[in-house]
Amino acid sequence: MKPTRILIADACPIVREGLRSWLRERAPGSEVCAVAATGLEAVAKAAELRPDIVLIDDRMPLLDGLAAATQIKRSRRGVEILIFSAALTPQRKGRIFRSSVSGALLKSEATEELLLALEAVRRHHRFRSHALTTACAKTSRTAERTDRLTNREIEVLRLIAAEHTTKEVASKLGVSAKTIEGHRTHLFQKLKVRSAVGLTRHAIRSGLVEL
Amino acid sequence: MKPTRILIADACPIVREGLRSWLRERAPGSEVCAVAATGLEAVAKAAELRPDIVLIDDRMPLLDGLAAATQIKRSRRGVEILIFSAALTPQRKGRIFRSSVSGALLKSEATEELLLALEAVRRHHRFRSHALTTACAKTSRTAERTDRLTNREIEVLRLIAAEHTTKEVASKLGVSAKTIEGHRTHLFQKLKVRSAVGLTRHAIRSGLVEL
DNA sequence: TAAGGAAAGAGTGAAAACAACCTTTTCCTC
DNA sequence: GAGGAAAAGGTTGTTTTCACTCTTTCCTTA
Repeated sequence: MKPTRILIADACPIVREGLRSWLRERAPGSEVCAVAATGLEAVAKAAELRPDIVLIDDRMPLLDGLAAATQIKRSRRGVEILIFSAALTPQRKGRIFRSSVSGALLKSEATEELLLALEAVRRHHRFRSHALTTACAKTSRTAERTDRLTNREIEVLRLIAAEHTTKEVASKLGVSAKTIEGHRTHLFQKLKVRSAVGLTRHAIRSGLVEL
Repeated sequence: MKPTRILIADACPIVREGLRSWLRERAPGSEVCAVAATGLEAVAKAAELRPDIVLIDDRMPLLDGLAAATQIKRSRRGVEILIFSAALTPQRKGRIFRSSVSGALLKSEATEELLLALEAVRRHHRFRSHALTTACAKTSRTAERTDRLTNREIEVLRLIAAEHTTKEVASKLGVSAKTIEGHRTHLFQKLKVRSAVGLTRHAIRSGLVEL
């Protein structure tokens, strides 16, 4: 049987070379035909070498993984693309899930999952790792809860999570501190948390504030 | 000659196993005696297995790389620690540079640099990669605070950031609430924040708590 | 158009969080 | 064995948080 030819795209040489050695050990039927350090490089090498599978990190310089994957797919439909990433925002997850890439998983998952994903996409299946789907469900629940909030509550939540005191929030929004306290109490109930710490965690999780 | 025993600590199984395979190929004099997925696990395994070198990612759950390294060094001075990370803030770089860890480099550097760094620390040299020093040079002028947190402070910080009240933290740790208040005040000063919200943001950012 | 309900704003009081001091003990380093 | 850092605890007083209640406005919808 002809070996499965894989193109590895990751910004870190340590990951690229580590993965190459690891695949040689654990996936004897495969062969790493090339590696790429940027999204542009991945697109170029995919066009040139026509690998069976492109294993690509979403976080890359010049062109991110999903954009590179889309370009690669466009130039040749047969290629299977497996995106793996260290961390993904809910928005990012959604875009990848709705895209035409063959597989998606997290770097934090066990290496067995990677082997499984590679085998799945090699056979032209569609693979979305369990960790990623549950992480998505969790964040969409968060989003669900967040969009039950009023605009005013979201404003207040963002300011509280940005480490502003009640007084500061009140003066920023031009109302009395007591009003902000009312909003805050309401937020506690809606989001089922007990303190500003819980609000902060929720705001960060739902992407309302930057870390 | 006895092989150099290495402990690998990284949050991603793909990096851990890739590195293990890669070292087997490229560093025949070495032997990966264990891997760890969290900072706490790294501390425990380092104490148990007494490796020659600990290769540790700075970004890790439960305890970040530098904090874990410090604990490991404290329990046994002979061990050599090599920190590698995908990205570092200037503050973080400064803290690592001023710490007692043996070596530091970026994941984005060539794998030859990693081999070189491993060989350097194996011979008890101090290694700071060129990429890291040049990136650090422009910012290290401004003497940022070297305030390292104590183990107890880290425990308290984690519990506060997990939405526990002062009373709860006190009873969990078996001390009086007043003591926790003292730790908390101290944390405010060291981390330059004003409230539990700031502590939470800091704890999440440094991977001390899960979101 | 009248009733109902959600949202915003605001007051009171108890319970915390917080600041700014201080003391004691232990453990580690020099 | 002196000195220093970490941990634990205490005192006093101020500020903030938070639950509870209340009014007004605005937007449905029957």
